[in-house]
Amino acid sequence: MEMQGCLVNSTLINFVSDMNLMDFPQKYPLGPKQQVDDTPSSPSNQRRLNDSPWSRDVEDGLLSAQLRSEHLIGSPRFCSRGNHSHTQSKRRRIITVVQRQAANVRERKRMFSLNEAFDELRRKVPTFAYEKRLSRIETLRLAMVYISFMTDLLENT
DNA sequence: TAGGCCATCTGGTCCT
DNA sequence: AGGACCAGATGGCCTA
Repeated sequence: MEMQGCLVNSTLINFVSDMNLMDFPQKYPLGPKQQVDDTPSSPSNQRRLNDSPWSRDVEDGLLSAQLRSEHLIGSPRFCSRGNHSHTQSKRRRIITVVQRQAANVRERKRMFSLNEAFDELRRKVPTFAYEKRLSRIETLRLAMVYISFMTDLLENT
């Protein structure tokens, strides 16, 4: 495992620097390898954490949901997907405001756990020190390339 | 200022 | 029936 670690260390640098994802401006010189800044101090992360449902009063969320629905009901947005007049036979599920709010809370929780998984994946993929943390799509793409790279490495040793 | 990214809301569909 | 999942829409924030 140690030997493999050394091998991985040297090849990882090539791997990471070969990545298209790594075509960042040269204002980020290739210095000591560091993980992407996942600390809450990074601006984007800060915003995310602040906006997360867990740092916000649930009541706030419900209130904003209420406000939004009051404003949005009747907007074209609600017609675009709900335009099923020709398929009226499909029974439509009627939900109460309370049920809708509960569903919103569940959806926020679901998205929160999804983002936790993304954060975990970010910590697993090799990156250099950038000010900018990987986006979700970048994380997925990097992970795919990384897996392919490691697979090749295993097959060729 | 445009474009990228993200959080959130929402309605539809699937599954238990 | 209700929860999970999904995709579309929208608005806010940030960066080049």
